[in-house]
Amino acid sequence: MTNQSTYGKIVSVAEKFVRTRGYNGFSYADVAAEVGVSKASLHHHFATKPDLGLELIRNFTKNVSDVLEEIDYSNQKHLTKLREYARMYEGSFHENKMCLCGMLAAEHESLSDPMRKATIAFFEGHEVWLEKVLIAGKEAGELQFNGPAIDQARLIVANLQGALLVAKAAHSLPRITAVASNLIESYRVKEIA
Amino acid sequence: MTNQSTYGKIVSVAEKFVRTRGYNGFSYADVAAEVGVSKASLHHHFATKPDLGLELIRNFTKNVSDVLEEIDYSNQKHLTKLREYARMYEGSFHENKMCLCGMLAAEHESLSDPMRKATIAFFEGHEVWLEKVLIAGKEAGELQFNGPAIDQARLIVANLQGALLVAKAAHSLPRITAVASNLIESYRVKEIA
DNA sequence: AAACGTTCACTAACTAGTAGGTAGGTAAAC
DNA sequence: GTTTACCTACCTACTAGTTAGTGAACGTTT
Repeated sequence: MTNQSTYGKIVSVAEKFVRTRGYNGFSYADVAAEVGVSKASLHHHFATKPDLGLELIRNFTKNVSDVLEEIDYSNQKHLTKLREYARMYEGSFHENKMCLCGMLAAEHESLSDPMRKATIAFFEGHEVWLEKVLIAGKEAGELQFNGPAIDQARLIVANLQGALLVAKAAHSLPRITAVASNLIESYRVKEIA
Repeated sequence: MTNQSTYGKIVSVAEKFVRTRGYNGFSYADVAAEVGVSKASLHHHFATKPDLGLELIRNFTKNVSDVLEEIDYSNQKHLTKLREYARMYEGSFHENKMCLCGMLAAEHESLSDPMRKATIAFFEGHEVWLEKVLIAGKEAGELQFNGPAIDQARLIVANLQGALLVAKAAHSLPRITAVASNLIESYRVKEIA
């Protein structure tokens, strides 16, 4: 991080602040101090706080999309893909950070309109990705579930966001791991006893 | 609300602010203006913001506990009890509010120590309540699930908190109803086909 | 019953500090 | 010679919290 551009440092420091303290929980002065530049320099790169916030969402969405794409092209079993999806949240827990967009969803009443829209789009992207995995997995006979795949996709997103929310606050590892594995394994095709 | 004491008005106005904007998203001035008293009057009732915050958690926890107790004594089927639990979150969605403690969990890094502890205790209370319902329901042959009941209890809490988080931000009714019903119905004992 | 002291609920006017944002400038790079 | 990346110094509005006080309600003492 030290050999990043100032722009990049601002983004990663601000992202950390949002994911730990929330959008209303940090100031330009906080970011400036940690990056080691003046407050005015932040305004040079991001005219206003909502401008910075929007860039954080775009950057985060891009980074996560790249991971989803990697999972897509890994040619693993579909259940493994779901497990890897859940692992992202477990990783977030171990860094003691919320999902950026999970945090912003909670605060969405205080966000600018572009930030709100970008936050919703983040979730929709995940749901569409999961829906595809679920459908492909069912067709391949690797996954089982009842009802529309989109409902299951939403259930997975809701479950992992909620598990991260509660587990992080309670500093409770089992709250994220047990929830994640219970959820994902429920899609595994059971052998007839 | 108009014929409440000032104390009561402060609590209900502040609760609304936390549940919509977050703990860091409102000020004493905001509350004072909406209640129609001076800022100093708020400090008379609650010396500091963390004092007010702690009272909000206690009040909220008490109100929700009362609902859980009512459900307990209603002598309904255990699946119905789970449905009623989920209905609380759907109610919250319709008021366009987060769960108070769900919001505070996201912001828990900015909270006082007593607030943090009270927030965690809120979730533990729910998990214990759900665990009892799940165990009793399984013994009565009304509910089915694999593994420890506490894991399922945590899964339910995580799922509903997450569903509320995402659904509220996206103003999306199906995100909460579909998730809630899919989750709860999965505990129903299935007839052998 | 009148006077007293205390408590309660509240106020206007203040403090010190912080919020996001701006004005105007420097110095190096393209 | 304009653009980029930064700076110091500053602004206004707002933050939580304090001070010193008012007036009504209360029980107690005389």
